[in-house]
Amino acid sequence: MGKKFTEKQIHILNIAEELIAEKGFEGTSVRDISAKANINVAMISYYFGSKEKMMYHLYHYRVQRTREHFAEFSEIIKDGKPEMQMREIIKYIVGQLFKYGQFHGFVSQELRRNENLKQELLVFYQFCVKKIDEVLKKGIASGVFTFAPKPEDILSIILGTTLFSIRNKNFMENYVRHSDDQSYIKEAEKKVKANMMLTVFALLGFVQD
Amino acid sequence: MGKKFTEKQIHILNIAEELIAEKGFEGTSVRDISAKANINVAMISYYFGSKEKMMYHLYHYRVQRTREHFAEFSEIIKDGKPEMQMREIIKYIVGQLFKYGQFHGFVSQELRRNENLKQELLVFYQFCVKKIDEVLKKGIASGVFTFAPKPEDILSIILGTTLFSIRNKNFMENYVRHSDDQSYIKEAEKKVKANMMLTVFALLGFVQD
Amino acid sequence: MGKKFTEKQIHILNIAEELIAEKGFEGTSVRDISAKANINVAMISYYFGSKEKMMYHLYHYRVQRTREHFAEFSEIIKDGKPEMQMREIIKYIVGQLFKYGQFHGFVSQELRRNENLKQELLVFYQFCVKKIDEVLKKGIASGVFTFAPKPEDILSIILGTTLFSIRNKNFMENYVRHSDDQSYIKEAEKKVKANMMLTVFALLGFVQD
Amino acid sequence: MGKKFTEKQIHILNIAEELIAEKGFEGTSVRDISAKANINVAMISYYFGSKEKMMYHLYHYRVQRTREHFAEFSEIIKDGKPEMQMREIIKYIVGQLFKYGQFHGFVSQELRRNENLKQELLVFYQFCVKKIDEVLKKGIASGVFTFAPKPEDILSIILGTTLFSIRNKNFMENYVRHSDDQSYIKEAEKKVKANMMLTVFALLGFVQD
DNA sequence: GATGAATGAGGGTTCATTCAT
DNA sequence: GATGAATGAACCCTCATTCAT
Repeated sequence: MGKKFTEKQIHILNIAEELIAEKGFEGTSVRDISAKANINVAMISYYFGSKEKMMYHLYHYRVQRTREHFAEFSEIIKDGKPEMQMREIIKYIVGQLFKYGQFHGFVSQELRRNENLKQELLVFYQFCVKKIDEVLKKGIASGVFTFAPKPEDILSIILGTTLFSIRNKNFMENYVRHSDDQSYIKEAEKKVKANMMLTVFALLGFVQD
Repeated sequence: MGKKFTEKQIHILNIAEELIAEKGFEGTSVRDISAKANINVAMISYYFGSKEKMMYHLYHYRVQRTREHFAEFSEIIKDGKPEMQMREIIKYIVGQLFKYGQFHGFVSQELRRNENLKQELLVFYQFCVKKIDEVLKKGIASGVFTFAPKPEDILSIILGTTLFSIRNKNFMENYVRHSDDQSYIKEAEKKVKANMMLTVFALLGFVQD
Repeated sequence: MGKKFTEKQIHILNIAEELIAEKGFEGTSVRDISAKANINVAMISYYFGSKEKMMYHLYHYRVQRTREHFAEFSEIIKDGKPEMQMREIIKYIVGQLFKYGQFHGFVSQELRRNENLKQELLVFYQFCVKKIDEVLKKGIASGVFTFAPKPEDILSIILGTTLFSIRNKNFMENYVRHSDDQSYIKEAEKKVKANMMLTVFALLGFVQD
Repeated sequence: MGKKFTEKQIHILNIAEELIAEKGFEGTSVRDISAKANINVAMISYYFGSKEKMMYHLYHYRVQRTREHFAEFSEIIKDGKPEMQMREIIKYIVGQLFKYGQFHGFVSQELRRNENLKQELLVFYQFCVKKIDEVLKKGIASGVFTFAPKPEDILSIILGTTLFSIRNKNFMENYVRHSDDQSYIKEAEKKVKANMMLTVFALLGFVQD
């Protein structure tokens, strides 16, 4: 269970996340944040100690929640057939990334600053690898998967491709039918999910019964 | 044909790239750059007009050269067999990304600030898509490829996965046998290339003759 | 008779004095004081109106008590022989300064800020001068003192030398045999008292009967 | 020979000294200094690195020069008769303190912050003690001095009394005939010198030939 | 009577840039 | 053409104080 924040603190974190995603950590001043959040400049220091520490809390908060969430999720699907499990995992990861896209869009930039976050993220990624590996092995054993690629390679593909699509909107939007930002996000997510399904299952040599 | 720079200007750009890759644009001061480049603080403004404009020149310079280079490259491979062409394209793209990894590592962050770069990069990506599409169609026609995934999806996978691997060194290094940074880079590049080969060809339903 | 303070207020004043003696007025924040005194930050403003006013109360409190104390003291010694009276006055003043050394150590710094304190201190000093003068005249009259230096000069010597000794511990400690801070203070006080006895009596041309 | 400063830097140091003497180090903001010195706020950091370092330079500059000056002075008087030497030393020390009174008036307050200065000042004081001791011994040997007080006690008296007089102007001015600040300083210095002459020579048991 | 959340002012410092030389 | 001194704006943070409870 993570640190508890007041509603106001969460409000600030959300605004901060938005702005940092847009302009980077150094490019975002505490004045920007306080102005947009309609609070006093001093509040960031008051609540979090410093701008830097606020950043840490922001990361920690997101990563912690993501980890917990994924743990619950993998519990839920643990009794399904391997192909269903794999399908769910792909949908889940891509979905989460799109949901918190603006966060994951800049998080890797900030890794260099924050050793703690690096570690937390690593632990999370390795948990994902483990889950993928379990499903993989089960599928191989039962014969529905005929190839056995490295689980970390599968995860790299899913994470990398999805993050790339989120970060390079102006490339992706040429291939996605959409009318506005809202619908773009939805359709882009669909496209990436379809791509990942196809790719991963091709890679696994999946054989329909 | 790009802007012509003096040797000193290129020297500054190289130092700047290095520092920005390490600490971000805002995190890198003109004093840092001038100190490391052994030039006067005023030189950046003097040569490029401003720090911001220097950034633009830096991006422009890199992207321009990459585009030219890829154009040459695709000319060279244009008469090969589709599977060979695809193999070369994958090797080429992954290789280039690893070569200029520090640049590509932060370029997406700077896209939000720089409309011009965005456009240039888009043109380049679309050129890649076109090339992939040509090879794809040729392979389908000749029967060596049995599936026809979207070319932009293939590109997304290659670019996304490679960039992810470069950016998340502390994740990747758990799966790569290496003794030092030098050897890590080499082995990581090998691993990503192998992964991409397997993946793309699986996706294409490649059938060995 | 001075202002009446509650126990809590006196507690705060004591803590404040301690901290201010150590780090100066501006160097001591109300947060420092409230933290060390285990009270709420708002209490200083609440009890005293402001930090500045608290300071005033602190000075007032000390000076007032010192004045009252000295008045009592001079009443007690008023019937002795002049040489005994002078000896007692010297011992008393030096003793008091050492006792409240941390206060007197910084009070002159704060004089510039506080007209009231300046006035109160002046009145006190002049009272001392008067007492010294009385003793002086009596001694001259009775022939035990053969010189008649200015009483204010005698006071300047006693106060100045003692305060200098308190403030320049790292100079004085080279000439004082001591094992720790506690013993240093004791020995330093002894040394200053001896010095002042010798000096003042030499100045007075004291003739033993 | 001390650090060399430009004219502008010395100008800043002088203004800073004035303000700090008046309002203390923490009570004086770099904006106060820059406003009064008619320079940009950034110049203090630019020239000295920080406000703190400026303070150090200020102290260092003054103490260094005082030490050098006193060394020269003591060379000059080294061949005189003891009573003349002692007289000159007293006049010199009191004179210097009055000359740089505003500096010496707050320096002891800042000792707690600045270990270096503490050390430099100590060395200077000990040099003074040594010189006084030499004169003392010579006088005793030649019989013009009949008592042998501790040299450090003599120095304490001279420094302490003089500093007290400078710091407690509103006390001293009651005993000094003066029309304005200028004349007050002059007369106060005279009074202190006379007092110290009398006192020290009384203490030494000086016997006119 | 007493508190903790919140405020606005001002703190020192660093920034990219300019200007006289 | 190139420099280093100097600038004003903006940075994050801490301050004493206030206000609703």
